[in-house]
Amino acid sequence: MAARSTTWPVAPDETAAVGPPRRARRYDPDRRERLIATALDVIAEHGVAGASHRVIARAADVPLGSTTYHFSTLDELLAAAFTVHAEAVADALEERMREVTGSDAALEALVGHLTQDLLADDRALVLAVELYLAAARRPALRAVTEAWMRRSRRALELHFDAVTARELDALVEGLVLHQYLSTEPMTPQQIRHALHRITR
Amino acid sequence: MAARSTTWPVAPDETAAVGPPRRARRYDPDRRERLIATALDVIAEHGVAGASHRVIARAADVPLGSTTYHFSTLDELLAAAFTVHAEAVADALEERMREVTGSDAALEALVGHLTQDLLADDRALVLAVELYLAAARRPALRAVTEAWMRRSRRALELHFDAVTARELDALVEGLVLHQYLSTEPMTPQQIRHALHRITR
Amino acid sequence: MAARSTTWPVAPDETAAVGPPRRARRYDPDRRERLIATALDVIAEHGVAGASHRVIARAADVPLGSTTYHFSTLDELLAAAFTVHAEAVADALEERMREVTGSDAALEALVGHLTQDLLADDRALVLAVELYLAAARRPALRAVTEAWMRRSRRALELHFDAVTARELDALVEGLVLHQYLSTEPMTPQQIRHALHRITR
Amino acid sequence: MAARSTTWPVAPDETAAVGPPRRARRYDPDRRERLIATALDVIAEHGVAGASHRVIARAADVPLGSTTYHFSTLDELLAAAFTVHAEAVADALEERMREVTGSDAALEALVGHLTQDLLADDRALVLAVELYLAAARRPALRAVTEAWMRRSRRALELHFDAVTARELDALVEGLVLHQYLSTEPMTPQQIRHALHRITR
DNA sequence: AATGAATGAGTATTCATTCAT
DNA sequence: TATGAATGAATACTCATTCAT
Repeated sequence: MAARSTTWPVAPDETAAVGPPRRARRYDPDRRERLIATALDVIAEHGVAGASHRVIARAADVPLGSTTYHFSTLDELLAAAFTVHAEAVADALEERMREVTGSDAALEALVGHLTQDLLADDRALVLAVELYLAAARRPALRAVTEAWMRRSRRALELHFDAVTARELDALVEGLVLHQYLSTEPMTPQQIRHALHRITR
Repeated sequence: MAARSTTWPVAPDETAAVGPPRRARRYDPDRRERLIATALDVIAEHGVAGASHRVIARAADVPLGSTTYHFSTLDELLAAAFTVHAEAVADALEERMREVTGSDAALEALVGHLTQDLLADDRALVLAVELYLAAARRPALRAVTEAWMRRSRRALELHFDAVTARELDALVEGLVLHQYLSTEPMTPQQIRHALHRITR
Repeated sequence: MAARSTTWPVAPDETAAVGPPRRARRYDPDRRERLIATALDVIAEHGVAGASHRVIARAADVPLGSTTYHFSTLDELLAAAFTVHAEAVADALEERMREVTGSDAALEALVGHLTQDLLADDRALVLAVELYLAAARRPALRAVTEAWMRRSRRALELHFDAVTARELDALVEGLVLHQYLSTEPMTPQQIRHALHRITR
Repeated sequence: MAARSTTWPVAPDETAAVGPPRRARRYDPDRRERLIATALDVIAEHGVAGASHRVIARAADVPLGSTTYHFSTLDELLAAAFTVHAEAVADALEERMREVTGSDAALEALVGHLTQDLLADDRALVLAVELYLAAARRPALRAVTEAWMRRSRRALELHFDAVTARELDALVEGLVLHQYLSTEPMTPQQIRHALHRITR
């Protein structure tokens, strides 16, 4: 889903490193993109609370000043990163919903989304929860969660009425959080069962 | 539910303040409790991220050293505070469940818990979500959320089978989070409707 | 006196803005002059301490690199700006002194200079004081204040002996500073009275 | 006048320094006062613009955190420092004025104040001008300059009428600034001459 | 000729925690 | 038993200047 690799593009004719620590770098297009990807990595590993300029810069192997050059504010960087993530997840749900017909198939697609897109690896799960919670205090992130919620709702409304769509959305959020906090996570069957009950 | 007032007990024979700013304090039993209550106030207002020794000490009108005297670690203070809060909420649910008979009444009692205990004021809502988040990264708080979840589940199982209880629990968490993030919160009717679907 | 407007010359055939934020600029003769004028605006508003490349570039709606392209050093830009300002003020005094005959008229002209050129608006007053300060630590600016003082002295010597000219000059500086710091500024009458005493 | 010495009190039984850089310190009463004195030293040498937490801490041989412990804000530290200085100077003037009788003697006392207290060494001169100018942008310092001006005025009014006192005050400020900026400073005789003219 | 990107040093301030008194 | 002081690491952010394109 979201990019994770953080390999470093080497300038064409760069010779072997010499002398103290790091050295003349300079040519690095897509550094902005790499910073965003790295920020997501850092958030996944240390949480939003641990995602500081310094930590991200170190993880991206980039000088500290570079982070504030590309994103004038830490919130701006976080918002950019979460936007990338949220859009990838929303894309995935939209595609799943567009691919199926009938509410039974739609429900199964939603189960797939939950178990494979949202809860599959720790990364997506953690990022979702971190976003939920960071949005609480940072206006810049509210826009991201709202857009995500809106897209999710629209996608579900391709197959369900508005009331059901909203309830499904809330339950999905609850299941994500539950999974995150619980010591004994729910199985796909249990998830399917719960979603099924909402839709009748 | 959770204590909110943070008024200051004045020593019986305290004379008018003289000389430099603050002065001899001393007569202050339950300072520990006041610190816990104040910590919850601070978390509710500024989030866990904004709850530092200094901020709490200032809010409690207590010297900085006092916070580390009573709680050797910030995590310890936070855990104490969240425990107080979670137990108050769990108490409330348990009592509601014990007061009723029949699953219809139980469901209505759960609606009451959600709308009056959890979503009533911003404070309880914010504290719940902050706890969810903080628990993610701080082992000391995991125990608190787990105990809370366990007690909730048990209380629901007085009236519902285990599977339903768990689903209700997840939905409740989802609804709390949804309420927190959403621009257009759900009405009690909508909440009742969603819970109803889970139980049939 | 000193230029204040900082409107932006539009290239003849510039089409509506499209795509990402700012775009192709190019047709911009006298960008150097615009930078100087903008620097004075910025100093007047934020002080020398707040006059950085970035702030000036933003205020002039010019790319950051442009400031260092036209002025290889910040001090160079500041010196250019203050020179423009100081020369405008010195010109004004010189003209006033050349226009009159007799020391009574000269004194009245000096009152006019103080109240209308130096203390009239905040801008001139602030720029004078900022220059005084900045000159203290930046050799590049000492030359500017010295030239200004020399010209002032010469202008006054058209009507007063050297000793009196110097004392008037010191008093003028004192009055400017006083006006700047004081909560209850002196009226033109008070200023006239003080100057009068120096000249007999 | 203002303290300048910045020697370091050694804890009674401190043994010779061992190992890497600095080490366990701890007992240091009047560190607050030392910081104020050091701040004045730093301002005198590098100007307000060069007086940062770091520079002051280094000059006082104190850890960085110590400066912000004692003064929660840099402005607070600067205000404390300038207050010490301004009060010392105001004390000096007051004393000179109280010691004399008759306006002739008073004027001579004012000449003494200017030449010996204010313009004697670079330090007092520089501090006065830095204060004048820093006060412009920092509200916290305005109070200091205003109090100083008020005290000066009152002291002069022991011997001169209010109008004359104000004019003398402005001229004194002008002479200080003039001395500061000028390449060829005025002699005591010239200063006496100028002041004399104001008082008749 | 002009500029977007880069970077290393520096800014004020907050912090959890330790410890001497 | 309490607490004011101390401290080293960390925070977000700004900056002058350089340089590749």
